[in-house]
Amino acid sequence: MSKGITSKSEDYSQWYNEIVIKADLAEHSSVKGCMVIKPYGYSIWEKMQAVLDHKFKETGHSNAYFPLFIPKSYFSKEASHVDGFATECAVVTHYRLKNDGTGNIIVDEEAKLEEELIVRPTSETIIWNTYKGWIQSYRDLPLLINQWANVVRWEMRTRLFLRTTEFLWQEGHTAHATAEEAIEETEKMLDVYADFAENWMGVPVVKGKKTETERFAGALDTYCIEALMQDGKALQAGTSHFLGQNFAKAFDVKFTSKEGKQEYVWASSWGVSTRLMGALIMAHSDDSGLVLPPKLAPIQVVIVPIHKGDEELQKISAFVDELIPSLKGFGISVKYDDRDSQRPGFKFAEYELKGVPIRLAIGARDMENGTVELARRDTKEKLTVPQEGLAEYIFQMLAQIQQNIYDRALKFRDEHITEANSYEEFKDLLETKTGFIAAHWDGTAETEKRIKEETKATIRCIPLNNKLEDGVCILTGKPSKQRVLFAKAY
RNA sequence: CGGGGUGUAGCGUAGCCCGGUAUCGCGCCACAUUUGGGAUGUGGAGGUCGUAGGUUCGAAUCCUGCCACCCCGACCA
Repeated sequence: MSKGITSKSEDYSQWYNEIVIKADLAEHSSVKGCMVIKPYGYSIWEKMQAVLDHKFKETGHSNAYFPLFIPKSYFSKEASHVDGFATECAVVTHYRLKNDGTGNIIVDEEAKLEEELIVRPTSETIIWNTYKGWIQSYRDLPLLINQWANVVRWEMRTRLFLRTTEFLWQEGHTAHATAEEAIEETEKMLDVYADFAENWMGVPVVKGKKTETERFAGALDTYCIEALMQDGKALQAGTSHFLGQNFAKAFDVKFTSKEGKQEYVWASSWGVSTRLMGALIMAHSDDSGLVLPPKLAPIQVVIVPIHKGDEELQKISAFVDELIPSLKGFGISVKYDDRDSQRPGFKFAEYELKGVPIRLAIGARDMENGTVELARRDTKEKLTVPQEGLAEYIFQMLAQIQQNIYDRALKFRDEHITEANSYEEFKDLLETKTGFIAAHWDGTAETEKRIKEETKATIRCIPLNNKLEDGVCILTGKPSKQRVLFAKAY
């Protein structure tokens, strides 16, 4: 491993890539566009999953699992849905290989599938096809299902965690008797995502609705949480869709209401993916590497002994052996790195790169003084702290770090929401300041498209609970009732 | 998928223009000395030069196809 990483001010995307690789989160696989999530990176994803899964269950959802393959015909039943995904689908056409006689393995043309199978880019179709058999009466509703799965979208260009051909996610698919209930569900899950992003990942988000152009293929409304990265670009961190009766109609899912009438079911779907890993990395990290919020850090505290000779090490280890259980008593995950093969300075740099929130260094000097050296990853401060009451001190410090990371990101985000009142100002802000730009828009897809073509900025969302104010569209000068958030996005 | 760039040991590289089987650093292994911010010394291992062809007595080097990655576009969670 070479020393140091490219600074983010020098080359942001290289900085990002180097953190992913050098912090041992993931690497490129030999399959185009697909990555290997390495154990350290996967353990962060597992923590995310655990928290989200708990939240889903708390809000009444159950997990299930649906097939990876979707018959092509299902896929095309909802017209706008197929339009949205048709250009990025992996298609299975055969089910067998054979030896061509010269030692090469080739596709057996005789084993052609009668109907091609699509590798799911999302599961609305197979799930609604299944729901048809599950829902007959209003008593079967609401149906609140989540699935943890991999999906495939054949993207032109990929980036580690942010956009890979195959990615991991969860997708919730719910069925309701009324539109109101389905909308309530859609909004509730958006709140779950926002709560997770802010209180666990330490990433402030704007909750909003997508414009028609940016809406999910097949949805009546797409809600989203938008986060801001340190380079001033926005990242869509999660989406929650109100699907109306589109899929129920496409798959003929009806129920008998209390009044005995046949009605189509109302639907929502919502998802977050391993892209959250990208958001986590880009929101907090610095030129020394990853900075992890304590609540999602696989290792919250690392202890590095500093010693001359075995005798000193034994004394330190004896202290650490007592410290570890008391830390664990506070629910703190801790690693004691007493490897003799690396010197302390190396370990310091390594754990900084990996984003471990707190590092303790304990040497002979500390053992004499009854102290430890505590280093915070978020501020890089070093403090000398008494050994007495250390576990509780660390417990509180972790909470402080969690808060500080969030506050810092929030300050950055808030400083990067700027109002623009003319197209000139808008373009200037995009070039110089970046971030979210709050501007009036005439509500038309044409204007949105032209702004995108001319500036590369898109409407990230129309914030929920947006302040209403009279204004004029920055491009067309037509009247507008509220500002929307524009940004260049990932 | 279009334009540009890159591909040599686990990583980063020199050599390529002017063909003669490969340089250096980090890392790795052994031993010793070390250990409060990425240790030092000595010895050692590790390469079908991305891949498949072609030209040539001979290819990392010249030519062609393919693959992968990076940057910029279009597409997108």
